[in-house]
Amino acid sequence: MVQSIKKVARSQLAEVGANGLSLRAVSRELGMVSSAIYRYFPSRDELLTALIVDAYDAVGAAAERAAAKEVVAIQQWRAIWRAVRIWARKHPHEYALIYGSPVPGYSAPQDTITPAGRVILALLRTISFGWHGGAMRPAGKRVAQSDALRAQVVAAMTVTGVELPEDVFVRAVIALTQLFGAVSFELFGQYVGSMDPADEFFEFTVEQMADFIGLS
Amino acid sequence: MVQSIKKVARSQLAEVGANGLSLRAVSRELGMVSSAIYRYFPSRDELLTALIVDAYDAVGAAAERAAAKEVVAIQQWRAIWRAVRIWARKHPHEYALIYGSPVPGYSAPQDTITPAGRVILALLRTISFGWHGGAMRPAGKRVAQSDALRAQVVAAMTVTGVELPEDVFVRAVIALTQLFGAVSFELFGQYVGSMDPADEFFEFTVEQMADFIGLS
DNA sequence: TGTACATCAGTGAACGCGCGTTCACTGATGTAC
DNA sequence: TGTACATCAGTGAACGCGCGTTCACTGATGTAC
Repeated sequence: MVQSIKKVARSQLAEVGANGLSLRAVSRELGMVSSAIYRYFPSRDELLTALIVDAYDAVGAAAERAAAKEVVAIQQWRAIWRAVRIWARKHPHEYALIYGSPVPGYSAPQDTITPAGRVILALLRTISFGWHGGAMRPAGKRVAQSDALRAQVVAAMTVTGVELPEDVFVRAVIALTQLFGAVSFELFGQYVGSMDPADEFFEFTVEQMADFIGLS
Repeated sequence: MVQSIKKVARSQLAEVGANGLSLRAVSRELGMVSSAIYRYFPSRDELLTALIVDAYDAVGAAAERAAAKEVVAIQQWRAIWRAVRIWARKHPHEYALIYGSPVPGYSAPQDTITPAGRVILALLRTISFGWHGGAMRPAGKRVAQSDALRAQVVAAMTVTGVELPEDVFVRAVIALTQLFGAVSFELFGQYVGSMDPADEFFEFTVEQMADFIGLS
């Protein structure tokens, strides 16, 4: 039943967006009376949270599965980039829910943090695997990092358990930003009139960003 | 009066987001009766469109002004990146309106296309200026571009009136994606717990991406 | 200078709508003795 | 095997709310003669 509610809610999401998600509409779709939902979700926000956690888990799992199929770092890299894009194109509204503008009046609870990290961790692990496996060469311009940035990097490496040279780690975060930036631009219509459809552009980006972090 | 309405609407935006923007609330704030708004905007969507156009124009103008103050390509580059980020941080909800998830049920009319291009054009012009002024060296991995991608690039160059080698142009689009990806991630809270505050990370990105496209 | 008229910003009531959430309830199913 | 009771999924009415948009209107201001 919880599953059915979430399923209907997801299809609602596709039609009216996160803000338009309504418990009444969901229950109507299920042929129930609106108050019946409250037996399963204590409030609209709880339902939203469940959908967010599911979405993070889904894209995270997709990335992990894609990487697990490959044994070479550069292939894992490509697999993850593609898996994220494919998942996002298949579930654009769930993608928007987690990587789009925040839902006003809703603030994500702690439960979303771990699932949110899965896809990030997948890419970081692949880069770490590439680095320690000798698949990476020094790349990028040497730019002095401020103490503040280095502290953030060290803290982030501790949290994720990933060990990389500091500048490589920062470039990895830049790459992650590029991945989601490109997918968001594609899905949110910013490439319309230029790089749309974005398939070729995306593939080109995957290669260029691999080169950017020194992976080959 | 149109200005007052837009001003109040912008502050509404900050409180409840684009979906929550309500003509009744705006008119209430102005001490008018709700129907009075209709003398100035024929519908809620028209008001939204006006806000979107204004936002694109504002960030575009900020980028243009920033670039105009500099005479060297790399300085123009830095100025544009910083100007976009500063504008976005000062107007997070207007930024979300134009670069966040699309408002469901609203489709942007043609009038938004030209203003949307301003900031893009500013960065492309700076890169073009750098290229033709000899400030750029070959950079990035040579990756074969498919015919489809090359056709898109040629079309985009025609539309924008910018002339660059094809691979440089594609890297410019990647850089633009990075710029908005980084700002979105910062504003939408994706860096919380790692690169937040993002000042140092952003500055590092500006330099790395300049190197990425070969600008120095 | 004074009158008649047009313009137009804003009013107020009403339309039909959907929302989240609460609350006392029904009635079927399962469990214990 | 039969009865008494507890559990629990779902009901239906109601709360108070806000929304976009329409419509006939008032009353002040400006304009023309």
